[in-house]
Amino acid sequence: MAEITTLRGDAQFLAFMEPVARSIREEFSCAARELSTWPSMAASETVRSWMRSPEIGRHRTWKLVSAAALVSEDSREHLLDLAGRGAEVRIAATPLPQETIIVDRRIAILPVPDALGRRDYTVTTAPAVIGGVLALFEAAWETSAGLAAFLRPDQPQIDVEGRSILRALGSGLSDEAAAGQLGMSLRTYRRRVAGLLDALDAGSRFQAGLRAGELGLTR
Amino acid sequence: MAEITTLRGDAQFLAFMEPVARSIREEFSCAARELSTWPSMAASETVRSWMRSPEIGRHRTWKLVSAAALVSEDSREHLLDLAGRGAEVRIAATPLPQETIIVDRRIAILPVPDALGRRDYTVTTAPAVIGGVLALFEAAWETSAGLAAFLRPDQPQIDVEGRSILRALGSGLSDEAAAGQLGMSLRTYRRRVAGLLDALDAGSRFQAGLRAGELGLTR
DNA sequence: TGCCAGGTGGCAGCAAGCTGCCACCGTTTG
DNA sequence: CAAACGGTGGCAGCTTGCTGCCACCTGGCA
Repeated sequence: MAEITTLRGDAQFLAFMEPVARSIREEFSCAARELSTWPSMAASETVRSWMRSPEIGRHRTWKLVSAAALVSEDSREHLLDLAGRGAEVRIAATPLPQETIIVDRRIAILPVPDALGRRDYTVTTAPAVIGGVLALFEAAWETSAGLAAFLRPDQPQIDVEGRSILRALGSGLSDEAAAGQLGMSLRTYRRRVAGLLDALDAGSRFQAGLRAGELGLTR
Repeated sequence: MAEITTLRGDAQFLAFMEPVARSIREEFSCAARELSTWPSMAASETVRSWMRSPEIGRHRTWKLVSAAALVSEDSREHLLDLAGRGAEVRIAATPLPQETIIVDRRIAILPVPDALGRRDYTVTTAPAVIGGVLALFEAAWETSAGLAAFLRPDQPQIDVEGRSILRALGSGLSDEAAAGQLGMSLRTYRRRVAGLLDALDAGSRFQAGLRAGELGLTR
């Protein structure tokens, strides 16, 4: 195979990927914004079925997704299912605008950002590209939180609004200024803060700041 | 240019890079284990001279290096020099085994991992590859610390007593309880806290908690 | 001895944060 | 339709935190 080729549309991708998915020997690394950005449900189902195959246990699977992927119940279940069957799942602190798939440190598959309507995929086997992508993948991986830390029931469940409030707190604004900036009343803002302190099991705002920082909730 | 090409050895790389370095318009992103892993001093000097050129101010420069790069005095100076002239420098938490250079989101240059003795370079302009590498670069970037946080000499301005106060704050005690426990009056305790907020450049106790956590001052 | 500098603690007044109470509003439920 | 419910915002009263002011103590110095 040439060092770099382009697959046009999902059909070609699925046709290409099918034997590749079955030939994974060592490791499968995947970074994605959400779990399924597949345009068609059929493609989505096909990919998920590979993921569900028992063979997944034979190799190591590294799945790095943005926190956005945890919003949908469906996605959470799928991730937990993957994790339950041995895959390593971590949640990146940043949005990860583009997907990245690396198989056995041999093949990298990268969807072309948009193309609006149909998606193309760039496939490369150039060792330098694989190495560079992997180095950055690992750097992002190392600084990401485990799935468990996000979903453990005794772990603070903090939604998007909670995070924006934590960010407001972290910016050093007064309550009044923060409430105004977030478009809510002072009373509601403080209700939220009280709820967050409670969720973080913090007895003071200082302690809450400490905890929030540890949990990476202010980014 | 083809979407992917390989440059053999440093000479080819330098010849290729020279016009590219001068044509940077918007942004120059670079991830590296150390500052100069150039095999020859000559190559190292050439690259540094580009970096030193006044033109660097015309575009944004993002430099992400491992902590290992801070070991040598020489490297520290070079990084500080870069930062002083407008480049953004951050320190990654992980080793970043392979270098990555991206110019204007158009061209990615990736050294081939080893080849022992002479280095080859893979150059690609495939948008998907650039996008994927950039997405991961940005994820690693966002979770990395600024150069200042690593090198600022005025950081350990906080003495042993300051730390014990930060620990008291972090334990969630009220001011009154903390002051009692530390054997000082409420007034003095609050004076100390105010001083710490000032030293941490924090506008609120929450923000101070965040900062103190980042700097590991509460352990 | 007197003076000064620097740190401490009390006090007071103000600002900021916390929370119970209640009224209001849109949605859901019977 | 009415009742119940959950979320919001205003208000009030309280607690906590913040800081200027001043008195006090200690150590250094002339």
